[in-house]
Amino acid sequence: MGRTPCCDKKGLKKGPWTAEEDEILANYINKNGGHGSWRSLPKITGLLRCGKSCRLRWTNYLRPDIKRGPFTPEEEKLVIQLHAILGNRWAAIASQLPGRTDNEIKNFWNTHLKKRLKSMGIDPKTHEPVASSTSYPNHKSHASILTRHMAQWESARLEAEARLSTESSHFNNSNNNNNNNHNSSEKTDSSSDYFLRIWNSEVGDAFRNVQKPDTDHDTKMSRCQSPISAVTASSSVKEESEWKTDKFCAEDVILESDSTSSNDLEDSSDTALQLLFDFPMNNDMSFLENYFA
DNA sequence: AAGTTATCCAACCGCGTCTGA
DNA sequence: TTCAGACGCGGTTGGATAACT
Repeated sequence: MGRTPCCDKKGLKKGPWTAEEDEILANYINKNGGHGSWRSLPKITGLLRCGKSCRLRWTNYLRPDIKRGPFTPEEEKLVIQLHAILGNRWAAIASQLPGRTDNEIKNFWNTHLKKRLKSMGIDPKTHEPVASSTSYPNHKSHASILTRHMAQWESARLEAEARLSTESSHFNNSNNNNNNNHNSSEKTDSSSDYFLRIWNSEVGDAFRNVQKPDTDHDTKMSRCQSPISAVTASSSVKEESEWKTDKFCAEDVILESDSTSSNDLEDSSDTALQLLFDFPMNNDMSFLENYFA
């Protein structure tokens, strides 16, 4: 007994959507304040599409909050940085770029960014320099940088948690006295905890969870893990040898394609790695604020 | 102008995960 | 706990268009 098909394919339309179909779908969702059951939606609306097709059309095209137009340099940079951390988890990446769909990011990656990284001598799968994928003479210094960076993340997390805790108790205390405090507390909360939101998202997971090396991605992720809890517990940075990796596994790239020099891989990888590690730490995560608005 | 190749991206497909009975 | 239905995700395809010869 095989899996039941997602929809009865007989009599169902495939291919590009017409303006009329778009209108029917959008009107239905807007009127009902949501899509409800995707499977029953086509029957209710009379659309000759399967629910899956409707869902895709809505999420990738009709949704009102979709941002159109070319990716900004900031978005490009974020996509590359997140891809280095998350791999091909397009939905997770898309969740950090409001208005961009997973499909759009995936397409953008496959048609633009992948090529650009390749032309820079960087393997788009591993984010490592192609020429030095098996041995990396300077890996010790990279691991060191990575260690430092992980410690920075952890430190920032702890501070954010502490700050949130303080604010929370402060809010609870004052809330009884003054209910009008609500707005200001909300504001404080939203401005201070975006780091925690990153940390508690899949980005944070990717940094801290030890995963089984089942797949390329998992392998990469497990290589990326730092023993952050241990770092915190012992208040000291672990030796590089204790890391699961002997290679760095996340780096940024210089996005201006005309500024690249693919004949200097060592240099570019150093620069690339440094750029990622230059992710504004020091608790200044405001550069990400826009992405969590 | 016509034919060919490259590029882009919307849409499809199959599988994994989630959820509720 | 099991199972089936529904949903969501990531890989892939194919049509439209642009660029090139």
